[in-house]
Amino acid sequence: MATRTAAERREEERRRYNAYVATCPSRKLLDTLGDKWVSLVLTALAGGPLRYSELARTIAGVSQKMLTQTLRTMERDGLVSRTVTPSVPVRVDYRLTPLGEDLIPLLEAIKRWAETHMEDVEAARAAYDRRLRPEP
Amino acid sequence: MATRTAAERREEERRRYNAYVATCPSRKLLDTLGDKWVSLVLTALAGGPLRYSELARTIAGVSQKMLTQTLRTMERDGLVSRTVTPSVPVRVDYRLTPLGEDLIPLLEAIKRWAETHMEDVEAARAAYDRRLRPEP
DNA sequence: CGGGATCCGAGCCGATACTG
DNA sequence: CAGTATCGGCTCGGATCCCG
Repeated sequence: MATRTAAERREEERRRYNAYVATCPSRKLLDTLGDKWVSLVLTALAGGPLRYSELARTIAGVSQKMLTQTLRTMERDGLVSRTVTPSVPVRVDYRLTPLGEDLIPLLEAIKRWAETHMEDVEAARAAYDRRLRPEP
Repeated sequence: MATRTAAERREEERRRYNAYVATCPSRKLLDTLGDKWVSLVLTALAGGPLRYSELARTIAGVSQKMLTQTLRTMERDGLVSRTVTPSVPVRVDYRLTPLGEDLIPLLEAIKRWAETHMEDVEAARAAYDRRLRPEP
């Protein structure tokens, strides 16, 4: 075991590449956007600020844990701002920052592509599956 | 326990909402794009067709399992086409379909946003973290 | 009302070994 | 060369309980 094995070198290589990819801006953006709830929160807040409970009702499928977690990350990323009003029951409002608003057009570009092309994808899937199971 | 509990109703609600969201074209697109390897394969193939091993070398960080799995899904979605040449060692080429090529401009729009704004995100993160740990 | 803390099951992913 | 099959670690996310 004088030098490293092939497996060790490959793993090292992979780690370096992954570290490199992690610095790629596009990948970072896709990581946040790919998160299931981020885009939903973004569109929900596009119409104006909302309270925590309003968000929870708008995005009915989310658990409080994931909603809170998503909002924290988005706040950390500078996409939303959080305002606490210390009334008798606490009131917390979330709104898009300018940076977050900047993301909306991009999200709409994605939406446009999806609406024009996703049925082609569906058709391709159906055709692919049919080829695998010709007739049950 | 005559009627359903509140928990049961909430879960039902959540399931319905999730099913609804699952039909949203944008979310489907974001699901595929958000996949770590899809965008990398897309950009790798944007320059022209590549063999399996060439892809594996280009995207050095991917395991064969994930590469194969990604390529299968993308083939199923009609984004790439797979051509087998039955030579002595088998040769398999992957290339973008027209649908897959259509995705490239969108990917570049994402890249542009990322390159112009992601450092703002980084700065926001740094500021956020600094606020939590003022000075060690 | 708006969370934090904890537990736990399901699925993802890498490593490894085998095949046509 | 281009995969398939299998196993095991590890993270994600939901459920639950508790707090200011």
